[in-house]
Amino acid sequence: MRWSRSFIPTLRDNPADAEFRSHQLLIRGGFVRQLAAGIYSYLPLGQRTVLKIIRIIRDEFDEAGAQEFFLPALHPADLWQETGRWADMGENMFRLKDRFGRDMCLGMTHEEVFTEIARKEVRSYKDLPQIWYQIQTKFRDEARPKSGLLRLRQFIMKDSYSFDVDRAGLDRSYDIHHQLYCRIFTRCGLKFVAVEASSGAMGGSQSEEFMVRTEAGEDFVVSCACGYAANLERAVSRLDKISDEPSSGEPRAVSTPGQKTIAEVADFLKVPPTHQIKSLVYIVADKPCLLLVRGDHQLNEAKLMAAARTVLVRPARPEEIRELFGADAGSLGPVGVRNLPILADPELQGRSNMTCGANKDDFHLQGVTPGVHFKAEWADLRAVQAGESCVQCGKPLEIYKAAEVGHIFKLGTKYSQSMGAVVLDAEGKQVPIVMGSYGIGIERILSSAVELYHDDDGIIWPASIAPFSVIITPVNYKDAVKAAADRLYDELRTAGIDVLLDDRMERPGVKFKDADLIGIPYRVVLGAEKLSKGQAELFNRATRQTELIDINTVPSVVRERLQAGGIR
RNA sequence: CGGGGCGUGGCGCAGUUUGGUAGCGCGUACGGUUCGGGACCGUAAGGUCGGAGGUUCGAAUCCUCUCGCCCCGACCA
Repeated sequence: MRWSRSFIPTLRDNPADAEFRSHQLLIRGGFVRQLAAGIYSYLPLGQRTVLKIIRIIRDEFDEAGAQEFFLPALHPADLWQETGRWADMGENMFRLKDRFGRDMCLGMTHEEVFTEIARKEVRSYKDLPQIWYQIQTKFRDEARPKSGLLRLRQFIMKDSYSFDVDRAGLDRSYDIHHQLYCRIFTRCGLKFVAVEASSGAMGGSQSEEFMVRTEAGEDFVVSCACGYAANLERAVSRLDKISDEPSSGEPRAVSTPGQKTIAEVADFLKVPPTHQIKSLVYIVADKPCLLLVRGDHQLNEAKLMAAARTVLVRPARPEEIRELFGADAGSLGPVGVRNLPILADPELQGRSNMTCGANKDDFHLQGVTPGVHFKAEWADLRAVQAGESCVQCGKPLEIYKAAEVGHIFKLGTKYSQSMGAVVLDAEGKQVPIVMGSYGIGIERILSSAVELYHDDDGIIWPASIAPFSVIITPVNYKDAVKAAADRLYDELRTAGIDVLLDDRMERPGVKFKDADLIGIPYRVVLGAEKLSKGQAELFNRATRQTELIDINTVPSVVRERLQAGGIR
């Protein structure tokens, strides 16, 4: 492309409402423009980058024998009603009615539609396994779109689905995807880690997320030098045993006027938070439930969802708590509770002589021993905290922010069962298809690459997803320099290299600044003086190193560099 | 949904407290001088001040309502 004829609207100033570097640079560099909250237009430069990413994904999926589909974005409600997700998706689903008043929605994901095809067309185990994928626009009415292109309401997703006759087949399809994802993210130049994840409302047994470490992300990864890595929603750790004074007899009530928080009670009764029981009331699938964690621990709602096998959880409202316990939050405890289930974190198991609320305002109980003074069902509920010991090696755990660029799930038969997608197996028995579901967020690759690779001057694209591989910058686009630039431009294009020729009548400084901003990996600078000696400058955007090379060798050197970086 | 911030030429901002009919920088167009890291001089175009209603002789400015965007939280297959 010739810059003079391209639409690359770069900006000198950062847009006022962009906070993260990726967001600022993608707008300043003329890659994207915002249309509405969480909805962006991809300008030519952005689109080129998106297409590069998509090409890598297609390349890998096709190579692995997966087949590309293109499914509707507009779905009839009844399909989603079959799996119950019409209700489960709640506010996050864009819903509309057609002219006849029929309920429709915009697809957030495509398990239902793909399963619909499978149940109609796939009859026999001989038709399996299948891996079907598509690259398509998804819609989610996020409560709060944010972080530029990291959390969108309309976004492009590669979603794929595996169909197998049994669990072993699913395991294989899942492993194929795991490998594919590693190859794809590596080819996109990302530094990433695969972590254990919680499957949330998707259902299913096992899932892993592919995470890129960045402050712009919204997930937390718990990781250890030994290789252990998990989403905070799923992570576990090892804690030191706490020795308790043996408790004698029944719990005793003590007056704690106005002492509500763990910290206040710790101060007032001289009982450290580790020796207190934190009592929380949640409404789980419309039923109240008492949740217990150690005083210094935090409840993780994703773990609660996993334990309760429902996504329908919320904290109880103050009036609900009052009605259930006859006391307010801050004076609650498990002792004597009969009217609702109690779920307790295992860190309370085996403890004794603890302190908790008395279910009477301004009173607490001391000398409480879990398992003796109350019975509970045990379930991991607490969030791991940085510095706790790794379960694998005992070293301290680190917690950092990350963006989820991909997620793979073993779904099992949740969808095939509810939708009646069955095949005959080798024994002639009807069995539900065993499914997997796998997603990659295209814009998330785009923005996390920028988060990962930029400097004060702009973006530093990994060559594999850069909108152009090379930019030719003639210092002055005239006379011999112009002729040389034009010739080089033709040569590079002929060599099949994506090249941008900055043929604008701009001062050199402007061209350099713009080239830095849009992040083209290699820049060939042509100036009259060097050219008269038959030389060109090859500038590496990432290292900022310039080398003088014979102008005639530019195409071969550039091609060599790109190939060394894994391009083409 | 709760809390906070912001909407003024294409972009970044001032002006709002104390009402008097809109300004700066960048960008854009034209002319000229420049030309290896966002040049300089001159000229010019471009804004119903997010929208509606109200108060007032007069509203970017005060009041009411409303729409939008950003941030924190809630939420997030």
